Amino acid sequence: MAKSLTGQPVNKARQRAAAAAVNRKPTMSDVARLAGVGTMTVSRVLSGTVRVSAETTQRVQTAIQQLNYRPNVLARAFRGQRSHSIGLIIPYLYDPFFASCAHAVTAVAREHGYSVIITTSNEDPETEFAEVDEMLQRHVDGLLVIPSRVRNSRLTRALFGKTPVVAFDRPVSDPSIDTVLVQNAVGSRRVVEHLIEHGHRHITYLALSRSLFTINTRFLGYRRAMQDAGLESCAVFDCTSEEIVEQILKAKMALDTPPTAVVTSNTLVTRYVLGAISRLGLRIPTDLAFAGFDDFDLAEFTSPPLTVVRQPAQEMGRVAANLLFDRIARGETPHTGNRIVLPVEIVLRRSCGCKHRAAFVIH
Amino acid sequence: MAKSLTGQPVNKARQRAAAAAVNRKPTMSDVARLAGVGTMTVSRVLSGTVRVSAETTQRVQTAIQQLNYRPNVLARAFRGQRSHSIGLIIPYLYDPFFASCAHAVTAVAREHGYSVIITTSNEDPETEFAEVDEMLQRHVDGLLVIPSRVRNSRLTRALFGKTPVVAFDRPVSDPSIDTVLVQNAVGSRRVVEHLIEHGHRHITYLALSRSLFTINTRFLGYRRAMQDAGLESCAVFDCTSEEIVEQILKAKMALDTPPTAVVTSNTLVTRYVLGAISRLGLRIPTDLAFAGFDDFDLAEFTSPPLTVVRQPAQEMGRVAANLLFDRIARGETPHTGNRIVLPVEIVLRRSCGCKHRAAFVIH
DNA sequence: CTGTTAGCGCATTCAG
DNA sequence: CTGAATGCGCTAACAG
Repeated sequence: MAKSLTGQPVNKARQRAAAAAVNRKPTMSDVARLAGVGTMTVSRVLSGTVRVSAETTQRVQTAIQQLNYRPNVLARAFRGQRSHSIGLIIPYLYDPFFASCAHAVTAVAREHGYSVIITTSNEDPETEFAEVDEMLQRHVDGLLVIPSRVRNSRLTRALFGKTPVVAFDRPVSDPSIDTVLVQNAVGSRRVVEHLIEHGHRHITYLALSRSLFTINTRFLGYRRAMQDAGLESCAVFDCTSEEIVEQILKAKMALDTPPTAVVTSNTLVTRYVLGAISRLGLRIPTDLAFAGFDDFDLAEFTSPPLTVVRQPAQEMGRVAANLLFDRIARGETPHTGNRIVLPVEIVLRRSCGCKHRAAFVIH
Repeated sequence: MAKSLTGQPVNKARQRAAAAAVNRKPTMSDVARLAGVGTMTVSRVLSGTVRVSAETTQRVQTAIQQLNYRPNVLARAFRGQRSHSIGLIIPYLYDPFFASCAHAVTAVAREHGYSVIITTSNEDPETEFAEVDEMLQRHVDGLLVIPSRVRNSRLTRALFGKTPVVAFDRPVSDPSIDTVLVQNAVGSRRVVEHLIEHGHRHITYLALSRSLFTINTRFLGYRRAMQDAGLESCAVFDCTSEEIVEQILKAKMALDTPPTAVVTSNTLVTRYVLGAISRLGLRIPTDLAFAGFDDFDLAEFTSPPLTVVRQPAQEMGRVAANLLFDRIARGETPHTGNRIVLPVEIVLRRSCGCKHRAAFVIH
């Protein structure tokens, strides 16, 4: 170690004090020294948890301003306090629906003075687990997650310890975890009922993997509507490409009683279906009526404009984030979590057979 | 402080050691004790920077496995090492283009074992500045940003200190900062040239704020194409709503020499224009040909399918992120930054007047 | 090759 | 109401 001429170890703190104005970011003890108080007093002024005399408070505030002091977030977090960050795990960021949720989350987080660490799971439980672990390592104060598949899910209270967690868009098996969902079944059922009112009897449900909660729940809504009307369900899952959908549709249309309407599970499948329909030379809604789940920016400008179930993406992100911050503030981990279900809207455009010039919304 | 019966301060470390198996996460000294070595040896085994004897290494590894020890990220970051996190600042997350960039960034970050803190600037320089500051406070190892307006920008090397920064999609005024862009002017010029080849003489450019780099650069490309063809430019900025666009278009169409084609600056304006055109009862491409900037998922299924300039969103995010990690690894801050420009493609569909059944791409 | 010491900036003891 | 000491988990610098 460096020694002074007297043989004493050099006082590092003093060295730093000398260099303070030059380079280093001001620390709490810089402030304390300038204000002529102890570091604890500064700490107390900052946190405001304990009373400090008005005069002292003033001196400290001035010193803080003068040095442009900002507490070191990392030191705080390290010390075991709040990290003032939350984690957000979603399947994909390039999906506008998930991205909208994420947007709302970052907005709410900012209101609370929080940063958001975002990562994607790609619908893979292993990746999801690894990312949760990573976030926990980083001591996030809370976790927001759109769980991937329910099967094989490793998302349980035990994993999270006492870190608050809110699942949204899709639930987790652990009932102690708060959940925010939308009316998947209801939305699906309503739009199918609407198709039935248009006189359709053969309605096909085209979907992605049934192992996704939303996809399956929407299917149940579809089936329910069909059953209630005394109609036969016909669902096809794993519509994972335009080619596949084209083949399916081609086969279906060649049947004795071909479908007169199709309903999709989400925007991706909508895209495949539109492509397939166009390639097969079918016209909407005359040859085949159409309704989709999940509205998107240009659904109004497709040919024809699409009837869809609209989900409140940003609203869901906002509600989930607020719920999380509530948990963080209260510091409690409830035995049974909340389960909030947000309403959806049916946006009637023309693909279902409606003649409205403009969109018509059912709440 | 708690005293033992002998009046000695209780050895906290020993207390912890006793409780270790019960509750607490294992620390480096737990590992060290179990392996019968000093903490530094453990540290060295972990970092791998200094040679440690094979045998000792083995013992340490075993202890690590046994305790399921994972180094404390926060302590590391606090200690002044890497935080293994980068910051990403984009205007909006609900915009699919920006979200796609963000997706690619998170993917690259994961490959490097990094977390990403994402936040939105809402195109506001003040928010942007505040968020940069916040990230710097959090000691991110690097920063990726889509700068908001160039005017009033407070993004300079001085602000960032020695933290590497890469700007993408839009440049910053400071030339020492690395930048990744796409061929905005070229893309715009090409697509306008294409319209001119279709015989159009009166082509209007409809755009958002000119103070956005991309919007203005695309305008320059448009103007260049028009000038080269000896045609007169006609651009309208601040097309911020469907109503405004409708009025503008209505007025233009009533002129002696109405436009026969329009070009938009980005997808948002495309949306407004499609709405306005539809409300005015105009048909594309017969009454008015159309070309847009920025491709989107369902551009193929609008009526008619849209001709657009396609930007490599994910590619841009990937390139920018890789560049950043390169800087982080080398630890150097160059005097003059890189400036990478990525190529765009022209996707010819039918709104421009082409008759292709499927999309045709020009590179 | 390995261990010891010290300190990053803060907040929780405890003692005035 | 205020201050001093202490340690969070880790690693740079030094000493063996």
